[in-house]
Amino acid sequence: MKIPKPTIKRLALYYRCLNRYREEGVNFVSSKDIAERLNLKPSQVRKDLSYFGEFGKRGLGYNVVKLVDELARIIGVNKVWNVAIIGAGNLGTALANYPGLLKHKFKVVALFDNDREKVGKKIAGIPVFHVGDLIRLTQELNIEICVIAVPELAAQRVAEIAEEAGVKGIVNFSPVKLRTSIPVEDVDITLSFETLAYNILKANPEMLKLIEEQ
Amino acid sequence: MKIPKPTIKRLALYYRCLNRYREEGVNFVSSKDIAERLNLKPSQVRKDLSYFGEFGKRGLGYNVVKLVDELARIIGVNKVWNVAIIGAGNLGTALANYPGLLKHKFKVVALFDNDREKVGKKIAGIPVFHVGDLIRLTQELNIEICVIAVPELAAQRVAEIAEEAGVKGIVNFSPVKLRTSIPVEDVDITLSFETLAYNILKANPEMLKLIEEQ
DNA sequence: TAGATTGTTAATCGATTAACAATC
DNA sequence: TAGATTGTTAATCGATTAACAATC
Repeated sequence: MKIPKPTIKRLALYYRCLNRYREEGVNFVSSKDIAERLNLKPSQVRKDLSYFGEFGKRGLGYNVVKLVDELARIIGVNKVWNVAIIGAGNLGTALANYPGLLKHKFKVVALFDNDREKVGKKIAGIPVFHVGDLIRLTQELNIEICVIAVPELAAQRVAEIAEEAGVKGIVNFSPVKLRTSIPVEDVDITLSFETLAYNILKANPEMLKLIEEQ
Repeated sequence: MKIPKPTIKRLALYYRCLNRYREEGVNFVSSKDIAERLNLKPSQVRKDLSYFGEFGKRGLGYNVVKLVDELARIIGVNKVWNVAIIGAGNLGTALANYPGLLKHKFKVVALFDNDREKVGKKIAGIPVFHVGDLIRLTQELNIEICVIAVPELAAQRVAEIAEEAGVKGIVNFSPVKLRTSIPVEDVDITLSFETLAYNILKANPEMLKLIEEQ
């Protein structure tokens, strides 16, 4: 069956939302409850879940613990993923320090850089290796996901090395459209600022005049 | 006229793509050229642009310099935006150090934190203030955009202060759905990792078995 | 003029939502 | 049983794309 791409993103939102219900000690939730918290329609919640099975009980709703488990299995976060960050600059360092990743089962096991100064040091307790060792260490450390946090110009090259090394997927922070045959998820921070700028101008048409004068 | 949301994201992509053409010294490009670079359909490029005007010449294509200017104006990046980062932790620090922001006309003019240890110091040359001064400094420094880089629990509260201070829009790095009346752009890094995990499992069904054994 | 490419229409495709029978 | 809520169908809505007349 064809699953809409937006459904996948929402699945991860449901997972978080249900986890919170679990923490609150709630046993059953309805699609209406979930929808309210996430600002969606109940029918969308039910439809999204229905792509993967029948998890609810009519008249009752969904068993929170059971649905959390099912969602973890569907998304693939019922296992720990080994992650390597390529590029130990500001962004790479911030990600290595970010506790949210491990909390969500993404374990940063290595950093890579081409700066010999950084190689051999540790960042947030994680060793920094030379990019030249990526292929060897991917096997040794069982690296499954690579984060690309290198400058634009190096991004495609690094992606190719990662793919050759046998990495299963890439989270790409560079503004480049990567050409690979493995799954890539793009995080484009500047794009978000630009979209916001557009939306601000749309919401504040009077600003346009001021800009012309600037 | 109703403009599709995906069109806005693509507008920022066109802007970058056209800038590159300009750097390469290209004078005219066709919708086919742009589409090829961005992996889109030419008719989509033309349709997207047509929401905002008639920028091309039949038989010739688009004048690169002219279209770059038009796109900058439409997106709103023909002016410098003053940005404040709230939360001077790892993420806030990484963003303050990120040169891509200024390059795209987003100027970080202040950091805010509630840790008195950090207040008064500078990060990447940018002063750190106490969150309590946000309202006052928003006026003084003409802060237009706030970046929310604080822990989940503080996010909604900070958003409300920012809105009260008169900020025009928010880039939200917390995993919380903010309730505001000003535009918000969400950047959810963990969500990207989870989406990638799902796509990796879909591309590698044999991994599912291994996980069950884990 | 002939070839190329636009801007726009209409068709298609994909995602969301309302409605409701099934059933707890 | 009566009330609640699911899972699913069909209708609606929104976005993409092919096609083509207009025109450089």
